[in-house]
Amino acid sequence: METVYSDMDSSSCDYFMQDDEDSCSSMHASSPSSSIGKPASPASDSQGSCSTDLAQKKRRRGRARNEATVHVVKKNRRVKANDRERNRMHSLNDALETLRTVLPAFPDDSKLTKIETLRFAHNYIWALSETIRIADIEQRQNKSRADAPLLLPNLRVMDAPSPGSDACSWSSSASSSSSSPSYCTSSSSSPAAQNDYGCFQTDVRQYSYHNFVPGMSY
DNA sequence: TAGGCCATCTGGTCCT
DNA sequence: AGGACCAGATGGCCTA
Repeated sequence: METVYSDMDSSSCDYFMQDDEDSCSSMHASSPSSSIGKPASPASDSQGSCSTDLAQKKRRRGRARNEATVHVVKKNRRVKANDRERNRMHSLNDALETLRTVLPAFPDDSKLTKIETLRFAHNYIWALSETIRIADIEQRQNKSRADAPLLLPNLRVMDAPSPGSDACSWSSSASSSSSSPSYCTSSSSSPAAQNDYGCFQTDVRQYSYHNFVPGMSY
């Protein structure tokens, strides 16, 4: 990062400026009317060639100055863009941090990584909506009894998956039609993801669906 | 020490 | 034109 900047600095307009200024200073230092300090071609000392030379050098100097200005402008734009990008990523991280605070966490857990947070949140939301959906189903089943208490959903999400089966498949007594979280399958090559972090029953940090359902105890 | 995670820089692309 | 967004590259830090 800083090395990049140092590279940029080394190739910055200073090079052009210095190169240009050297020739300029020599030009300015020497009297316009004399050829002192101009070792080249003492024979061709005519005013015409001298003015052509001057014009060429002025053009070169102007071009170098333009290049230097363009370079400075580009660099300033880059610096500003970097600053914006940094702020953007910071705000993204802030949002991620806010998301972490509303997810179930345990004291002995280290901070969730970004990808873990997203997958966990996805599955958490899915679990909560499943809870609502199943509770609603059960409530309708018991609607004949007006005074029936609201039953907790009869979820059995911690059923051990059979070997070779999808470790993230959920089993529920009433949720056969529901779809499992799409992020359950490990798509990342990271060990954490391969351990199905974010899937409630087999993740490396032992999160379980039970932790999401207050009052549920097994 | 390798691998994972992260912050940052950077150039490209799209949008306003 | 300038900002937002994105993905790739790079280097630092941490952990198994």
